Amino acid sequence: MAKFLTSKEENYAQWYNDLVIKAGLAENSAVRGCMVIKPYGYALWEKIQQQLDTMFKETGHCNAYFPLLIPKSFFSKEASHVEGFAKECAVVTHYRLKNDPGGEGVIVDPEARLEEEYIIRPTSETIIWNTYKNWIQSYRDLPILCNQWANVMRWEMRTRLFLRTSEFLWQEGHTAHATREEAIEEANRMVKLYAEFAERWMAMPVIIGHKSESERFAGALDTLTIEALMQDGKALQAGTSHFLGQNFARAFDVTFASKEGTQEHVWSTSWGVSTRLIGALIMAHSDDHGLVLPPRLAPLQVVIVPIYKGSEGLERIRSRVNVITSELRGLGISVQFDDRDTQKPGWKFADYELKGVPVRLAMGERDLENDTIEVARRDTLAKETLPVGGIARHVAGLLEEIQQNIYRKAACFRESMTTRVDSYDEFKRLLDEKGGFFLCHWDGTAETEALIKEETKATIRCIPLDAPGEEGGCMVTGRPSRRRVLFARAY
RNA sequence: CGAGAUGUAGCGCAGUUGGUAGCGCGCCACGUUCGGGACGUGGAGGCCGCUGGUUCAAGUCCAGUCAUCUCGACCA
Repeated sequence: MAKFLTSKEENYAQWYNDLVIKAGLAENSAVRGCMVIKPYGYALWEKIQQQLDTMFKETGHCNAYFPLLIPKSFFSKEASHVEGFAKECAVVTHYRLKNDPGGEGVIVDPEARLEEEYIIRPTSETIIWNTYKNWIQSYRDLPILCNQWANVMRWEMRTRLFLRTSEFLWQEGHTAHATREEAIEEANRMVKLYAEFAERWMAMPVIIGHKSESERFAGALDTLTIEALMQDGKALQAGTSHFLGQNFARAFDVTFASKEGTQEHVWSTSWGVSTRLIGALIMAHSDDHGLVLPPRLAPLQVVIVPIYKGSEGLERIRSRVNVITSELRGLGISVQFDDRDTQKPGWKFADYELKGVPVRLAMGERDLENDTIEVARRDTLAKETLPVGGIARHVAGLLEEIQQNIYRKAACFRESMTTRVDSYDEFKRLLDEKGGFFLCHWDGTAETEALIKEETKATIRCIPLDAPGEEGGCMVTGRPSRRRVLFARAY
């Protein structure tokens, strides 16, 4: 028996890492903290991109592209922004290499030093606002609703495949509005769009809420987040949407003439999700057999494995399978007939489970005789043998059922791992013994928040949007609190 | 960036006191197999992370360096 994954209990992080690599999603690269996204992992990213892009366009957004390199001086224009990023940026200082005169290989030409260094974008607010300045003169130019699909780089101290890599792929939306209300509405609209994507497409329940002041994005007046719970009981921030107020407009002097003829600074938002979503998907659903992908995002939804002896045997199966594949494709389902004779059926079964393909069909001699086919679902690993007639429609229904089922499973898990706690001692105890989300009263001060983080490593994940009003006392200080906030240890 | 660990074949690992580079899986060929990661026989595959030092001799000892993992610190 081959060893695929180490046990979850032993080391969840190692299990996750092995799974990412063995399922063919990504691997470590030679570049510090960076990863190579392999074809299967990239196909998954493309599915995510496709759906998000559709949703962005449905809400009136369009795509644009801005430069990778940002002049250093742009970062000094927004004080709190540089505070948040200065420490972790890669900097371009030279523009030329030359042959090493004293030896072999190449060296950086010391004479080719740039007068002003460029920063490899850690995020694009600064260069985009420098550009928007030229696009905006009048209220008639607003709103601007742009999104960029790009890579960014942050020199993170500690990295993990998909969850926190030095370079990662993401989308960043940057919008400009005439009024405060409109910008706030946009920030809310986008965080809700992310939540809808997470729940309906990734089958991953999330909690929408505001970040506390200390967890806010550098330069934002308000940060909205979607928080998901992973199977090891740790939280993962899966997407954010920021209301930036007029901060960047002031920093880059972006004003417009209002209807009334006055000059006003524009109001802005930014929002983004990254390849971290792939990490979220893996940690939310996978089991010890490998990935479990939600059918709506699976690069391959159905695989058909033939079980045969000899090439005539394969051809008999192929002619039967061809009908099924075209029926499935007619229903918009992606399907592949794995007729490789280089791998055995058992090997293929295990491999497609590792890759998380939602439905597997198997057909052999026995099925040809009985006019049946074996249907196996990845989420429950259940198998049944069904008549070939009407199989395409059955599979279509099954894919939908799997989508619902893995959402339900994740939602039940989160439900069971969400605890309301009123005593700090119990909070500390359950954090170690159980983990997960905790709904607690908090006095709203940064000091208490910092103390809790210091003592327990747990942070306020968010102040949930839909938190019902509830009078109570802060679990640490006993001071009054009007609602419970969400705590957890996080990635 | 601090503490600890690791780096040897594609993957997982062993390598004793410094003395010819090993094992399992995978890979290739042939045969038997094929309804849950088959078996037999034969074969290929190594800058022992990299650089320098000690030594007659270094995978092994020493120094540096790079990368990975764990725990911190850091982190929209």
